[in-house]
Amino acid sequence: MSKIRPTTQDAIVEAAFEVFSENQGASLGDVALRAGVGRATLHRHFPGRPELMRALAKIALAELEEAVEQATASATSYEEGFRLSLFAIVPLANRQWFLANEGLEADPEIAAAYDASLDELRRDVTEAKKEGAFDPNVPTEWVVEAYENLIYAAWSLVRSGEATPKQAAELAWRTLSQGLKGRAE
Amino acid sequence: MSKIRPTTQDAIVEAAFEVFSENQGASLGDVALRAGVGRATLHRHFPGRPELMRALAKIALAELEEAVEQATASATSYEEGFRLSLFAIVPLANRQWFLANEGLEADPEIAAAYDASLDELRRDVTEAKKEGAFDPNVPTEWVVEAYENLIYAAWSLVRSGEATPKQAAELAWRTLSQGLKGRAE
DNA sequence: CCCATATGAGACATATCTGTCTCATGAGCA
DNA sequence: TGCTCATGAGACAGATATGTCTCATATGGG
Repeated sequence: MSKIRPTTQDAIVEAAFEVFSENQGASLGDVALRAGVGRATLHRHFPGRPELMRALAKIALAELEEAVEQATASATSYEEGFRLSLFAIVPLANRQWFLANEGLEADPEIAAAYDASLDELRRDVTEAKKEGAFDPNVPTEWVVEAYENLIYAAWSLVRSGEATPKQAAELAWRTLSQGLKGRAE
Repeated sequence: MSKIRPTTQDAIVEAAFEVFSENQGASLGDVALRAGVGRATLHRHFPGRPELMRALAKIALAELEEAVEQATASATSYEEGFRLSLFAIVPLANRQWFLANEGLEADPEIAAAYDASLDELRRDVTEAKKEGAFDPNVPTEWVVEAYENLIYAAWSLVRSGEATPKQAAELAWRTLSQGLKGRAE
């Protein structure tokens, strides 16, 4: 049937994440070139640009959820969960960046899934505040923004070759946890 | 001579910052529309897209430098200088974002000026470390990344209406200074 | 009033991107 | 060997962005 060799599709997806994280407005030709694939082949797997974007968003959401779920499985507190999640997400930061920056409001299903993941993040922040991991006086929305942007900062550091993913994640975690820790202890 | 009414040019520039911060790949037609100006008029002021980008970059650099200079004039320490600069930059974050995200490597002069401003930031971080404002064990490059990305986080908070620029800058400063403060006191 | 000039509207050619189609090739399999 | 199918290469048309040009208008100064 549709026994398409999965390696080609995977190559396109990975190339797309790379290319779009370097240049949002890249053409499908650029993606095909990076994937080492003909432009027509790209269209055989993904009819058009919207379909490719949609597929990337779904993959990004799934990979991030998987990474976080696996990371938090062994966590004994919300604070530790955040720390482990951050380490898991830094290597996948171009996925996170894609979700945050590529206009996906157009697709209701994707937008809803992304909103849901943000809501879960907000809930976890609230719980972590109760634990004392974050200062309750800091708005939850700021914790979320700082979390996401420090992940991006860590990724930038890794990309420039200044640090390993583990080192960068450590720095990001230190900045977030120490920066937003409750002052009264 | 070239007595072009400055308001038109200013309107184009301001519209361009707005439009491009919302959508990197926006067309010149979008910019002209936002500026309330004919597309041909835009081309009269800026021959083409590269020239417009170059002009925006130069303006962004000048405005940021001006804001930082003014903010740090009254500072009595590097730490206070960082704090005041951050408050001054948050309202101009779309300029900072433009410089960081729009491909300006193509223009040697702009790239050099941007690199120079980053170098100055790195030097100031080094001095602030000596003051004890930042942990000397934290790589300077991480301080720079965290600084820029927390500014962006603050801007996002402001954009979503969750906070005023002052509130967001306060949160960003708290996160940065407390998060990277030397541990041994 | 008269003229210079900045502007808006729109026509126009060009370039790039996009999506479809056709055809030849080559690898895997019976 | 012969068949199937994914692929690469390239032609093609349509859409959009870009840059130039022309013409009519209006505003402001002399």
